[in-house]
Amino acid sequence: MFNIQYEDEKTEARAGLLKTAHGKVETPFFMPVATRAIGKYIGAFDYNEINANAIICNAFILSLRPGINVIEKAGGLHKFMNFNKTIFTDCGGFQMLRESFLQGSTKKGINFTNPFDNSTERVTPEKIMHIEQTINSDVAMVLDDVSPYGASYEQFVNSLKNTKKWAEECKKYHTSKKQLLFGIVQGGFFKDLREKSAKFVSELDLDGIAIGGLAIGEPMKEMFKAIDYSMPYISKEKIHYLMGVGSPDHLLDCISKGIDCFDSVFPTQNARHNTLFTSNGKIAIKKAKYKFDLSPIDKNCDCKICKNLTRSYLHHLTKINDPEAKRYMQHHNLHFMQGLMKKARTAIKENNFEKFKKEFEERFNKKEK
RNA sequence: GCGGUAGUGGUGUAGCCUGGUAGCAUAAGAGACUGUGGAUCUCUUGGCCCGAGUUCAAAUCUCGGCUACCGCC
Repeated sequence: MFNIQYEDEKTEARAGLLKTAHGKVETPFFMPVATRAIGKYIGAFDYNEINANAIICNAFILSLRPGINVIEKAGGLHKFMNFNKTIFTDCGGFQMLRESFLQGSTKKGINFTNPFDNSTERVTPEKIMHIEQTINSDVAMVLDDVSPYGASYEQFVNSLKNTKKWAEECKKYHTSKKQLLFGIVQGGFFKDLREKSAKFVSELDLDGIAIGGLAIGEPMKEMFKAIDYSMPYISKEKIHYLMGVGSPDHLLDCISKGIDCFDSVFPTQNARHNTLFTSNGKIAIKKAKYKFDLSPIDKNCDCKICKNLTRSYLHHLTKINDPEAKRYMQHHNLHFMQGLMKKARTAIKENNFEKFKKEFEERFNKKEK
C-alpha cells in the first residue's frame, strides 16, 4: 500500500513509500524495464547492483514464452529470474502500438499475433489477471486499450470504452491479496476524455493509478497537457504511475505534477544507442572527441562503470560494436536514474524540489560541446 | 624486356559489352529514441588513375602514359 510522507510546498511533488509483498519502495522511483524477465543485455544482477527496488516485466509476453506454467513451476517470477524486490507486470496493452503484433481489439479483448509461432493470441481481462496472479508479480496492471498518437477522437472514445470495461472486469477477476492492482487512465490527448477516465479510475478504488497512452510519439507539450487534464481528477492518496516516461528532465517535470512512479526503456535504449546521461548533460560516447578521453563517463557518478572504465575505452567498445559495452552503458544510465530519483526524494523532503529541478535541467539540457 | 589483366568516395564493390542523373555496403560526421520482437532509424560529407582523341554527350569507345598483380624471357 502507499503512504505519502512529505509534500513539497511549491509544487505537487511528494515523497512516500509503496509497500508490496517484496518490500518497500521509496517514491518517487524509476523502474527499469525487464520485459522478458530480463532487459536487453542486462538483468537482475545489474538491477541489484544499482539498487533498483522495483522493475517491470511484461506478463503477456512472458505468458507466450516461457509460459506461465514454467514460471509457476519455478515458484513465481521473483524466483524464476532471481530478483527479490518489487516486480510490476504490464498487461500487453501497450503492444497494441506494435503493428507486427496487433491484429485488433474487440469489446472482449485484444487479438495479437504470437511472434514466436504466428498463431493468434487473444488477451482478455480474465486471462491477463490469471496470468499476472499466477506468475505472482507484486503489482499487476489492468488490461487497457491503447490507441496510437494521431488517432481520431472516435478511436480514443472507443479505446476508453474498452479500457473502462476491462478495468471493471480485471477488478472482478483479481482475487489475490498479496498482489496490488493498478488502474490505467486513458483518453488520448483530449481534455474531456482524460477527465472522464481519471474520474472513473479513481472511483474504481484500485491500489494505484497509472496514466497511460503517453510518450508514444507526441510532442512533449501534448504529453504534459494530457497529464494536466488527468491529474485534478485522480485521488491524491493513491500512488500515481506515469507509464513509459523516461527522459530524466521529463521525470522531474512530472514529479512536480504529482507523479510518483515511472518506467521506461528510454535510459537503456539511449545507452544501447551510445547516448549516456551525466550530471553535465548527455554525451554521445561514439564521437571521435572521446577517443583519447581517459576520464569516466561522469566524474560525479559512483557506479562500477564510472569507477573502473574510461570514456576512451567505452568509445572503443562502441566502435567495435561490442555487446558487453551495451550492458556497461545501460548499467550506468540506470544507475544515473536511481541516483536522480534519490536526489529528487531528498529535495522533496527538504522542500527544495523546484530549485533542484531547475538546476538539474539547466545542466542536463546543456548542449554537448 | 614482352604479353595478359585491372585501376570508381577512406575501404570493398556495381555500372563499362550496348555512351545520357555514378548505385550499394561499410567507415566517418550529425540527429533521433520514452508501459523494448531490432547491435534500430533518419540525415550529411566524400569518388570515376593521368592526358589526348571520337561524340551533342565519355566512368563507359579509341590511343598514349602511370601504377598494381599474374605469366613468359
